[in-house]
Amino acid sequence: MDDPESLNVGLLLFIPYRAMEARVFAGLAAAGFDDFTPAQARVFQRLAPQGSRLTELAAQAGLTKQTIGFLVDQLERAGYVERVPDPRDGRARLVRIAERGRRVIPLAAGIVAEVEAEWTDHLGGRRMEQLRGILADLRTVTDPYR
Amino acid sequence: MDDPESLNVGLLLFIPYRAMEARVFAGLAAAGFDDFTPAQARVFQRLAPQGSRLTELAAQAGLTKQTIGFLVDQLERAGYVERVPDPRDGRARLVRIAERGRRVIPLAAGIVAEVEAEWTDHLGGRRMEQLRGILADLRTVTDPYR
DNA sequence: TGACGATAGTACGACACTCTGACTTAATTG
DNA sequence: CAATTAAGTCAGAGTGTCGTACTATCGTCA
Repeated sequence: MDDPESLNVGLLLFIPYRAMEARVFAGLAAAGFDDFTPAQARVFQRLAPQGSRLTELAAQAGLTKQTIGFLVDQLERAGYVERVPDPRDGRARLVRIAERGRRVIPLAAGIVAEVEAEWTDHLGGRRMEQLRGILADLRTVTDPYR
Repeated sequence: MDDPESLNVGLLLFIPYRAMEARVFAGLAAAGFDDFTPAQARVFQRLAPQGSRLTELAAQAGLTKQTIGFLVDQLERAGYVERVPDPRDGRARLVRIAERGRRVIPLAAGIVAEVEAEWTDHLGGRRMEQLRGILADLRTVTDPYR
């Protein structure tokens, strides 16, 4: 577990993921969005434009409804999302991106683009594209939801 | 954030990482090692064969000394690791893999190999090797420690 | 050689995250 | 319409993570 080449692919995936996440959060915090946690972001990121149901988010994220509810509560309190009734089901509510949340998106996207550009610099454009393609493909067998 | 192709690389990395982790933990739990958590594993995985210092582990994992201490406490209580004095520094102690921990390693490695084999089946051997190579390369710019 | 700043680790308290189990309300189905 | 299923909430517990503050030891240099 110590020889760099022997690291399993799982850990190798985790290292850059973590680096990306840390960069994004540092950037958001620097821009005043300092009440945004990684766990919240993982939910926020999966929000459909027309809004998503709690149960749906839970399934996608691989977490329980309660956990998602807890995270959405925080996002709502901070003004990043809002809950509106689902017109198609009286039991359900749709979680939608709210005004403050909309302002985060371009900022986060900018930081992501910046990090991706650094990675492209290091790897070269061809290998960066290969990485993206392979990961998208891998998703079809590792992401239980689409 | 909804079109599959538009997912940022960070999230694309996270999805298979999470899938791998879930598989390993399910496998370990099924074999009776049900008191092994992901957080513990991330520490355990980085343990050098001759033992590692807490501070060193903290830096590598990007966590604080206290957090690592807390996780090592649990690993120690469960018999996976042991702490021995560092002969070269009276302040330090080395965290080493203990007997029970040694039994986990081949089991976990087997599950990892199984998952990797499935991924190779899906991606093809050539692209799996590309993935591994690219990730190892990416590590040099995203892992602050080696 | 001994005082002082740096380093390894621990203790404590706070908060974030996640789960299980039990519940309420609304939809669906026979 | 009764029974079952599905969406979401409430309450409680355990884990993971951090910041601050502390002790013990090390290394250095005057």
